[in-house]
This record gives sequence, structure tokens and C-alpha cells, in this order.
Amino acid sequence: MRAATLDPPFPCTHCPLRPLPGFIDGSAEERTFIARRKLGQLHVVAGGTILPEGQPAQYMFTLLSGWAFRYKTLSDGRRQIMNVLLPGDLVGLQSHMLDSHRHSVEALTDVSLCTFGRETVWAIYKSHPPLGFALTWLAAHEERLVDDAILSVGRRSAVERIAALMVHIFKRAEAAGLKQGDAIPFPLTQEHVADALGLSIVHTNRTIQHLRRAGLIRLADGTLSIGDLRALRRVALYWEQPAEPRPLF
Amino acid sequence: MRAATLDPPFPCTHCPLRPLPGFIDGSAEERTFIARRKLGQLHVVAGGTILPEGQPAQYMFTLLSGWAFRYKTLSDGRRQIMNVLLPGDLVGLQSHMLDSHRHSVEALTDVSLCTFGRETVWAIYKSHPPLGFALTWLAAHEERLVDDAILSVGRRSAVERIAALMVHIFKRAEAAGLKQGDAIPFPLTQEHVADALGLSIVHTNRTIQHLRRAGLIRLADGTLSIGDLRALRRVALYWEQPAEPRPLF
DNA sequence: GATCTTCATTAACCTGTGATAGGTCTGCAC
DNA sequence: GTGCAGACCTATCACAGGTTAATGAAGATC
Repeated sequence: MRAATLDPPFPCTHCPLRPLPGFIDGSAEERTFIARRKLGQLHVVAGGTILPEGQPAQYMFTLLSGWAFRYKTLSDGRRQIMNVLLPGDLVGLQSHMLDSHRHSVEALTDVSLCTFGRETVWAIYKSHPPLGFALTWLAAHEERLVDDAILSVGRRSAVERIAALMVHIFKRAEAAGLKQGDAIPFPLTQEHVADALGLSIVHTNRTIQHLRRAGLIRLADGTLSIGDLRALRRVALYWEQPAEPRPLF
Repeated sequence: MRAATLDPPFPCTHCPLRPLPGFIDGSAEERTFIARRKLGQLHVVAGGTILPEGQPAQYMFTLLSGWAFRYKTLSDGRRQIMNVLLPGDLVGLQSHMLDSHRHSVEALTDVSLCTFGRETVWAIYKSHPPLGFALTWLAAHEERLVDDAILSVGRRSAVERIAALMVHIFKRAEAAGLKQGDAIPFPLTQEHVADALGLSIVHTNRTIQHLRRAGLIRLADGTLSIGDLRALRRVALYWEQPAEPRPLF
């Protein structure tokens, strides 16, 4: 079994994410409100399950550090990854609004999550309209990510899909402050990539090789770097705009 | 060019959707708030564009009658339909929250839409927290639909995809009060189906034939009926729950 | 009623991707 | 050390689904 521990609240005043340029600061009052509502930090080991499909929603989380992913499975085990989650992403908002989780969330690396109780969501709307707006913003933003993903899976070829995924993850990791030099950590195995793109593992491997040989990506030891971003974008037919600064809970 | 006309407000007191079992009534006060905010009705002819990708968001709509769909295209014209829109669905919430439309919306049949101005969204959060909550609910619900769609496109075979789409649309049309006898209108062409499922038109046709011959669906003259829903579900590996009653704007 | 368009359909052929089966390398438990 | 497991990589073969092209039916349009 996977370890999952709930630590006492880490002070939001020292939040490592909020200072990043990708996030909106919010008013001091809003920040204290959020800080007060935070129940603590949940730690989940790489490979552990954060939310299990089918269960009623109990908590909502903000991913504080580490990587995770959201997925669904068919009854015979085929898996589709809908989205990769990076620090600052909300986990479980969708399930929170509706009845129960219709997807699972799994930790890709060791992960820590700021935890909020079920009642917090409603409190937000009642006492802090701008934060309620921000929640909807995040929901809309997440839908946009899935929109982009389905375009890839439905209409891009294998090479285009891999290229688009690499560009997409690279930009997002950069925005989350994870870029070091010209590289980002890339904790996904090829199986994850395959399951995110609707490909088989073998073909995913072939296609990654192809992009490597073409000099378009460097991917080794859990690290990704892109030599010529513009060229990779061209291969991917990928021209999505970078996200604007986003709210943080 | 396609005709698009804005009619004077149709009285919300006679809303044909709200009495349906699929929708939540809301308080009288909320209903008047919405009614007051409504600018009028937009009519768009079948095939017309409701929202164009790339443009800044101006209005938000509720689909009052008719069918529409949300899609994105790649630069070379390949199209992916993300979602089919039925009466009661919100159009343009995602674009409204973020900067501009990152997808287009096109009318599948003649369509009429209740129109709201940009400022309404913010007013909702400020003065009617429960409605703000409802907006997020709808955003989360829409994301869930795309989640289901990407599972199909990524991991289901062609037969499974078609079967799942038929079941899905059938249930939704039923909830929107469109079922007559054991049939629903089905205004999608095979090209729409193909673009929703990431298939070619030709293969879509082959596969529909297959399901017809197996006696699982009847689809002709823009009308769909399903003989044995349970059997079709089994083919599709589709076991999504019906949606709970939903808010209406 | 001649001409166009759109949509559905079918056939013939081809290819991108899947399936299967193997291999290597690395890290880790004992 | 030895054994094992997980991730990556390669080769070969098979097929689901794509591509191209042609046909017919049903409405529009003139």
C-alpha cells in the first residue's frame, strides 16, 4: 500500500507558488481566507492514488509540489489520461461540484497537496465573490486543456501528437517555475505518453525516436529539452497561446 | 452569408425548458434576476456560426432551442468536434472566463439563443452566490463531457465509439425533452459524427452500417432510435451515469 | 427540367499504427 | 554477488482504419 500522510498546515505566507509570475496574487484578505481554510498538506508517494474514480468527493486539493495526472479507464483496463497536473493546479474541483469522482488522479512523482474541506467551496461563493469567479475561471481553463487534448487525439498524427504534447508540457512546466536552464523534468514514462495520446507504447517509442533523430527533442533521464521550439511547433501544428496569469488557491 | 437576428426578449416566464425534469427550478428571485439580464434572442440558421474561434468574447448564450456543436480546427482544416450542444446548454462560458474563443460554435439546426452581456457574469457572482456556484457547476459538467469524449476518441475502437456516441446523445436528447416515442431527432451528418469521433467519413459510414445490420440502431431521415439500449451500451463499454438535474440560465 | 450541392454509400487499395515477442540496461532487494 | 522488476528499445507481421474515387438519391436553384 502507498503511504499518504496529512501534515499540519504549511504556512501559506511562505507559499512557493504565489510569487511566480504565472500566478495572480489576490488581495491580502483573500490570501488569509484561503490560508485559514486550509486543513493541511497531504503527501502521496509516486504511483499513489490521490482520487479514486467512483468514490464520493471528500476533499479538494491544490497541487503544491510534484506532478500528477487525471485519467479514466474502460472496463477492460484501457486507460486514457486526460490531463497532466502541475503545481498550482486544482485537484478534484470537477468532482466536488458534481456528485462523485468520474476519473482518478494518480501521483506521477512524490506529491504534496494543500487540502480543503467540502464546505470551503460554498463558503467561497458566499463570502468572496472574486474567489468564486476564480474557481469558475479554473474550471473553464481546465476544460480548455482537455479541448486541446482531444484535438490532438482525434485529429493529429502520431508525430504531431507527440510533438504537441512536448511543446505543451514544456510551456506549462516553464510557467510553473520548473524550467532549469533549457530543460524541464519529465516524469512521464512512455506508457503515460501513450495513454495520454491514444497510442500504443510501441508506436509511442518509435515516434519519440523519430523526433529525437530529427533533433527536435532531447529526452533522457526524466528530463526534456527542446532545441528549436518553433520547429517543433511547426511539426505539431501547435499554436496555442500561453496561458494568462491564473488564480491560486 | 448566414442570417442572424436579435429578437426582443421572449418572456422567461414561458421558458419551455425550465419545467422539464432535467432542470433545477431555482428561486423566484433568481429567475427574475436572470430574466432581467437577458438581452434578447439570437436566431442563427442551420450551418451558421454562433461563435468564431479567435474572436474576443462578447456575449454569453443559453441554447433555447435547436442543436449546435463546439469544434476546433487544425491549420490544414482537420476538424475535431468537442461536444454537441442541446437546449439548456450554456454557450461561450469558457470563452467568457478566459480572454477569447479558442473554439468555434456552429448551429446544426436553426437555433435560438438567450443572450447575456459580458457584465452579467460578474454581476452573478456579486449578487447571487448560488448562481455563481451554478455557473461553476455547468463549467465542471461541460468538462466532464469532454472527459468522456476523449476516452472514446483515445481508447475505444470505431464500433465502440459510434455506439457510445449514440447512447450518449440519445440520453442527453431525452433529458432535454426531445424524445418522441422511442426516437430522437439526430441532425448530425456522418461527417459530424466522424469529426466528433476522430474517424474518417468512410469508416464512419461502414461502422454505422455494421451497427444497423446488427439491429442495434435505427438511423434514418435525421432520426435515431435504439432497440436494445442495454445491448448497445455493452458494445460501447459505456456505463456513464445519467446527469443529475442541472441549473439553467 | 437541367444543373448543382449535399449526403450517404460502396469498392479497391494502401498505410499508419497495433500486437507480439524479443532484447538491453539500470536500480534495487536480499 | 544473484535475481528480479521496470523502463526503454527494436524487429516483424497483421489489420483497423484511411484515402481515393465513383455512384445514386434528394433537394435546391435557376
